[in-house]
Amino acid sequence: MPHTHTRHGSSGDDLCSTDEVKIFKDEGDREDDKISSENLLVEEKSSLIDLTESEEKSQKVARPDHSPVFNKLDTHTTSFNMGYLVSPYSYANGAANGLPVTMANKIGLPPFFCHNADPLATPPPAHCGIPPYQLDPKAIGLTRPALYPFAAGQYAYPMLGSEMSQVASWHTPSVYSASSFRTPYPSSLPINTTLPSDFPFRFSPSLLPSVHATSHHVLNSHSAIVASSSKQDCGSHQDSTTNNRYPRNLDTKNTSSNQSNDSSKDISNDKKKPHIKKPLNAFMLYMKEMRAKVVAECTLKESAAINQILGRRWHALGREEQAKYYELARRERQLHMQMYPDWSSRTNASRGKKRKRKQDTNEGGNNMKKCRARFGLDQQNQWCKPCRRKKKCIRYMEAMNGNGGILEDGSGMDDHGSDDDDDDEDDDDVKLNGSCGSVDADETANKIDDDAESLDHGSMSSFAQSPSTTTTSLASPLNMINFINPTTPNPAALLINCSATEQQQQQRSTSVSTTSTSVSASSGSGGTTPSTSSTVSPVTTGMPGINSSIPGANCIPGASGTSSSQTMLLGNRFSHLGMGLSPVFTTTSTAGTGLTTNKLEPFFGNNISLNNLNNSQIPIPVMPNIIRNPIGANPRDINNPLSINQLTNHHQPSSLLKSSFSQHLHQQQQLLNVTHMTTTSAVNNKNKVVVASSNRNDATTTAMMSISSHHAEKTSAAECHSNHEKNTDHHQQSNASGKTPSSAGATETGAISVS
DNA sequence: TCGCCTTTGAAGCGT
DNA sequence: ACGCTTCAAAGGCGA
Repeated sequence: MPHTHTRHGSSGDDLCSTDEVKIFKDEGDREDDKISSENLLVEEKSSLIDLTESEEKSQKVARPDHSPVFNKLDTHTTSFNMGYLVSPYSYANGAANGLPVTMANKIGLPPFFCHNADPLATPPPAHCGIPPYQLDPKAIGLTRPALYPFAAGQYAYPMLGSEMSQVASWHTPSVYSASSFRTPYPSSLPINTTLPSDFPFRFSPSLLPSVHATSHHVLNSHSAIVASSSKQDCGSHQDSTTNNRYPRNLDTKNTSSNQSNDSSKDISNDKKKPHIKKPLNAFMLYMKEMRAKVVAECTLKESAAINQILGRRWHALGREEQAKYYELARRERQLHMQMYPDWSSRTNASRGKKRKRKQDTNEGGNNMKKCRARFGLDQQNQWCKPCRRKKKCIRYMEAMNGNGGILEDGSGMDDHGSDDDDDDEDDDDVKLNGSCGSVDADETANKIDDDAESLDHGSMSSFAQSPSTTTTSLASPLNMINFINPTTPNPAALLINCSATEQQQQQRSTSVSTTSTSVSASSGSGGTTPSTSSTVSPVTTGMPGINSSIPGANCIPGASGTSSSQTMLLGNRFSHLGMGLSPVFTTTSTAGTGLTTNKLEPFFGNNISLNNLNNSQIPIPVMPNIIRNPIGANPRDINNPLSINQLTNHHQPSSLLKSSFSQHLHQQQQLLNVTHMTTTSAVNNKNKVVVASSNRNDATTTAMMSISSHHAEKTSAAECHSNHEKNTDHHQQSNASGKTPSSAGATETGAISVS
């Protein structure tokens, strides 16, 4: 969307813009029917947001601007009627006063902000912190109950053991729990509900109410300011000058301006001038918040891997949850803009010439800047993921060299598979004429494009991008989708429980998680082969017993015998499968009987409106002709005509797909004793990778499945903006064990992955 | 020591 | 208007 935000503009008008609009716009984009009830809900929310902002504006107008913060506090106090606008964080410690954990973290006051919060139990003496701004007593005094007070039990899965609960916690919207914000910030404070929860938590204490501010904080520059020379972690440095992300602009701007009299001085000042960092966007805020949790749960330390996980989780978040972060980000930008009216991202951009030069050199040397330029629109399958996303394509050459044509994400490897299907992602520019879907579908997909991309991107695409990616993908929450399938423990879950060694193995063995539907493959030792994922495996839902039948899951990887690169490739392709509507074949088996019934459940992914979820529950005895070609399916498949169109259109799977699927199917059949999956071609669209993990016992798997289902449904509900959103959890739980991945798929996975 | 990786989003610049 | 690029956080890893 166009950027409405003008940095130098005065404040208010653009404040409302981007985030909310974007969010809801996305919603609208995703859903074909904008008039759907879900949208109505969204619109309502949106209107609320607008209203909130309008209130803010009006208040600003009414009140002289003593300080942005002041206004913000005040306005937010009144404006935070919206649950998701307000940070609904319920602060576990329940301290009456305190800063939001995140804020505390930013503030970085060790003495006061102890993780234990004991010190904070009693607000520091007023003298400890003299906020530059007068705080509105109202803001301080008001207490706001958590808007999303998820009871502990809400995400507590009774059926789950502690272990599973932990897993479940993955999906627990951190936003709604105090812990979520607290985790990343060990030094978190008790969060003061009295403060506007939305208050920009990254800002320097000086901006905060006096409650916890200390004198040195007051003097501190904003946390955003860091030594230009080094990449300092604002949180890590307790130094008075670097504690806070955003130092007071007075410190930076004024000092710099005073110092700069001549050009030489300016130069030197530029170097000395504290580096004002960009305000964090919603995702960054989310990452900061959730990183620690992910690290703790997954025992992963590598940020790249964690970020992948977080990216998927981000997509898995409900819109409302995301909206919260968007709101926070918006406020940060707002505050940042107020603090540094003259600041521009360009300022920082000028600093980072190195990287650009480097890229330039690469690009210049290889002239590989864009895949589009290189391959043209006709060969989108050759494009790397970033290019598909219409972003930079830096590593293309490397990937190509390494893989011999395999794109970095591997998703692009249509060579192996499909022709066209794969990517339509970019269909913005070109509509694929392939078998993939109708033009209409493409158009529809295009509408959804951004959203879908992001979803896919977060959810699936990353799998094959790089080894590391693959590795992380295992751990990614996205894989949680796999839980839907009792047989496939979520890699993430595996990682959670796995020892480091196990994790490494897991990482090595890339499991492809396709969409929610199920993909999976993972062998503890062997890498999972894409082929495995490629094959369609019936989704087994709610059948814990299936697990036992699939001990051989491990064999899957080996069976295909595909190269690692291929594996990656396939994995990506499959990752896409989940996107968009796709029939989900649910295999219901009676424990011990070995009988299985295949049920086609349309997976709605983002396009829930297209289908009635209730209908999806209806078992379909015969394998539908509806086929999606999984191969080359990009995670962003939502855009992919395959995702939606294929559901409605019958496609002839490519021979390659057929073969791969047949092979995979065959394997799956053997493993699962599923007799009904005979028509490979029919299945092409939806692959479900059944992940079998030797690591988990059936009970665990079952539990995981329940969780995933639960989460998925919840997510889907969120995306659908269904009014039932709140109820889904319960419903899900009841259903989770049951069977219908469809809803689950529709959700998080769905959106992200789906089944 | 520095840059990369990896994610999403925001913003600026260029076409 | 669109596309491309950079930067924001984070910490391990490699050069």
